[in-house]
Amino acid sequence: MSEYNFREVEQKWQAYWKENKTFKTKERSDKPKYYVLDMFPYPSGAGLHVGHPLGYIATDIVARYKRLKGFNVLHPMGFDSFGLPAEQYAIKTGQHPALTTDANIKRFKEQLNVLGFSYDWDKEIRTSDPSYYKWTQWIFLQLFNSYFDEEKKKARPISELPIPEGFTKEERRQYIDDRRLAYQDEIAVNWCPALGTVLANEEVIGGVSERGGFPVIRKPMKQWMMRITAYADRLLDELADVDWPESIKLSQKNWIGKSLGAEIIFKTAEGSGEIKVFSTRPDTIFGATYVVLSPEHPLVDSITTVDQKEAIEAYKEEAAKKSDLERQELDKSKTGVFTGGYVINPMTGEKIPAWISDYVLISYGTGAIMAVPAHDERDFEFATKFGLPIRQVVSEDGSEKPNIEAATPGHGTIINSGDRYNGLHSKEFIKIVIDQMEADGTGKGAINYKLRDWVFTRQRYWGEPIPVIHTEDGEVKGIPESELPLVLPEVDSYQPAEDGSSPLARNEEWVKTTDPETGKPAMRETNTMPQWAGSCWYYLRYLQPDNDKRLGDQEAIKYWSPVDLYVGGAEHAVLHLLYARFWHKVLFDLGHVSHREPFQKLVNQGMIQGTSSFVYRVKDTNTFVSYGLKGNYDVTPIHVDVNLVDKDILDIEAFKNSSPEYRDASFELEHGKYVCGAEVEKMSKSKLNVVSPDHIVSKYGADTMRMYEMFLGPLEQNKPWNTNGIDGVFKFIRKFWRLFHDGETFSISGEAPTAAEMKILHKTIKKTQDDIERLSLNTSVSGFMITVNELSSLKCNKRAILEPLTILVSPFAPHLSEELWSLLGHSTSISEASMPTHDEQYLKEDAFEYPVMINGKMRTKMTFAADAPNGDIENEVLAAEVVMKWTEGKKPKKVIIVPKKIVNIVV
RNA sequence: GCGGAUGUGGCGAAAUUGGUAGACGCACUAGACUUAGGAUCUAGCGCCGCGAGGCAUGGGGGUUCGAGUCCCUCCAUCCGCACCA
Repeated sequence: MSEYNFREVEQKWQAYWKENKTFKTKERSDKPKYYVLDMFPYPSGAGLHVGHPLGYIATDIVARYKRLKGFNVLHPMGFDSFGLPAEQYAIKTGQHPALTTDANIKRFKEQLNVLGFSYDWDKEIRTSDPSYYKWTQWIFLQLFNSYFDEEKKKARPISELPIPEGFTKEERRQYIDDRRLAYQDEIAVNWCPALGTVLANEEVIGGVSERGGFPVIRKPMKQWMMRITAYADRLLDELADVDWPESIKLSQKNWIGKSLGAEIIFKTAEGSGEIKVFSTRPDTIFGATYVVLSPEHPLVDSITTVDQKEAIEAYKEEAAKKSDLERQELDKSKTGVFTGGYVINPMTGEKIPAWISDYVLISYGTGAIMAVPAHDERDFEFATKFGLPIRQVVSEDGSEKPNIEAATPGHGTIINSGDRYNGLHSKEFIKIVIDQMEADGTGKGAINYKLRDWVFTRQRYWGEPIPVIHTEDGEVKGIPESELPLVLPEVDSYQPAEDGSSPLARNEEWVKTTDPETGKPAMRETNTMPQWAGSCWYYLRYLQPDNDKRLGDQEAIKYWSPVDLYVGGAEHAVLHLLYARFWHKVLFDLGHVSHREPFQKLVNQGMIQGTSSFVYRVKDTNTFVSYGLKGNYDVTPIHVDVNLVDKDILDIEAFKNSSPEYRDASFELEHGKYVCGAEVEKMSKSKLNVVSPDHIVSKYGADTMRMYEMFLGPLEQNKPWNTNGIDGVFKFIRKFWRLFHDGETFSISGEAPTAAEMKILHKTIKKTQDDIERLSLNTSVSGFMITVNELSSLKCNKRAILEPLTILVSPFAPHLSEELWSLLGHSTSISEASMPTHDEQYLKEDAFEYPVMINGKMRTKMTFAADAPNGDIENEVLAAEVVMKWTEGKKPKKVIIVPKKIVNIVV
């Protein structure tokens, strides 16, 4: 071949790898292990776009590199195959989600294989496969059958839970159920009517659903919950043990939202009840001039007086109707209603009014606050609006403001807080006031978290059935392990019922069962698990996907854990990555895994954005005007498929044929062409800007695609997709091929390399290794280009240079490298070769330039020969000679080359 | 509002510890070889200037012999979180 034929070569080697199971992971090995993992994809109907492979290419390079470095590498791939889109498609078409999911996976795998990834497909997993979700259900039962030991700070089997004496059977059961890590609770959940399901807090973003952006309302429902709050401290503290991006750690810290403060009791004025509030500033309690309850607070009804009842009821109703989005609108002013009731400030003994307002959230703290308008902006706004008293109790500069115009939340000297406390510093007073309240029984130090327990049920079909039964007398039991997996039943429709019950309830025969312990009739749970369940632990299943006895052997888990490198998107910061850590810690406590954290090093690959193209339709017409002319009309920009656009010029005929709507459209052109507008946006089907890798691969080959995606920029960075530079990478591939060829024939010389050639090689070895180790894969590709340019200009075709170079390039361009490797006369895959090591002696520069200091004063820079002193006082003569010019004939007494490349010469 | 990230030629970007800023690639210009080339090779390519030289890493200031890199401050863009008591 005179030219590199990537089509032929890539097919050949992909077939070879498949046939020989080249990348099969060895279960047992004396080699050190390396576990490199991608966040597995949800197999959507749209197939892969060019953004998907970015992280996959990076991990594949690392996996191939680590193999060459002598590691036993686990590099698996699988599919997060339960999920909403397949179900919504099923609702629309009546087709079973399993069918569409299978078809999508098939397409994904084809697309992945074309890129030449070195996966061990024998370890593939699918979360919707019963042999997989058997163990998801098994983990659920572990959580169900465990409680959190507050003293030991760890999960323990529920059978070891100490139970107080003297309980009735019913009380005893209640006591146990209240402590399970997976438990049921009637709570106000995030209900999304459009999706027909509840959502976890983490799935609600700014009051709308993460998927689809539909409004979410609060609705009380009985739900399965996961007691993730028990692990709040460990999830927070143990972040210190992992090598993760600071931004992700911070997101998790903020989400957990630990704050230190006090819980303070305000007794109602008539003495019948008490309202607990949480405050991070108990030192301002003397400034608490009223309290505010959330409209949903359970004490609202009892504290409300008869004449305020009507107003309170109206406000409560209004609040209940609002969606979270409406409640969170910030620019609106505060609203609220006086309950008519009063409470007693425990420190001042004053009678202060109790209000309700929706700016107090039932879901945070105790659902009630003490308002200190002088030192809290929200309270200040509320107090000003409703004419409530404002009392300054902390002074930052020691003086008291006569007219308070704004809240000052800072620390300073305590004032207006009684003779006993005035003059103290507010920070010091926090401790004192907590001690005082503890002594009085009116409050205590408290820690509060933003983190809520995880709402674990979804009213959906396409998810894991929850393996519990409800008995006739209201008891909830896990099903016996021997009955797992509890297989998802067939149903006549995938539509959730309007009352919020799951589609599983439609199969009444399946729902009816018997309690295996008593033989009495029982009902199955009809809700399913959220999509996160399967992805919470999949990294463990790759170790032994076929093990039907256990989740995985202890030995295998111990050998492979933790995941050494985990690459995926940052969008999972508080979803998958938090849930997975939580489950992992529970499994750790129960002795099923050997490490506290699942993922040692995490890297977030950036998003590859799409460049959307727009056409401009004149309002109420079917006329489209070119980009430069749109200013003259009132136009609506419309997304146009980027595949109909080449360098901003629209293919008008193709556009007309793309939809009947456009068939008769007319166009106003510039210079005979229709110019489209462009904008960088997230790549998505709806924006018509999706570029599939298939097209690139067929034009340039997989190796070029792989290297080009890396060459595009730093892995972590977001970047828009373009193919502007792809020719440069394609040229590299062909140039590299030509180094091995003399015209048509493969031609390699056995001649010994020159020093210059050796230098080029060893520089490349060092650079490649350093770059891959720190995941700077873009500079690594650049390094190869430099090397090939240099060797081309030397016309170097020597085996001693090209053979190690082929190994270096192989993680990036595996197909090309395999072909060259076999042409070089090797009969096994290049992946079984060893990474060459560099030799320092070839890396020395011929000359180097150091700044020179004379008598401690910086003068200039000087060039030294490569063998010039690089340590202490040796080789004075050489350095002295150089220095003579600068010291005007004076002879230097001492030449010192200090670290940091500064030469100091004392004359 | 709070927090984080980023800011370098016409473009994507390098610069690993404070030490020749712009490697490498794209685009562009000129040339060579070609019947031809979307192939290949050679040279040029930050800005100002004929030149010597001067100016340049978002703006301003500082530390240092020396700053893209460290510190302060302002600006812009992107991404999180957002009435969290």
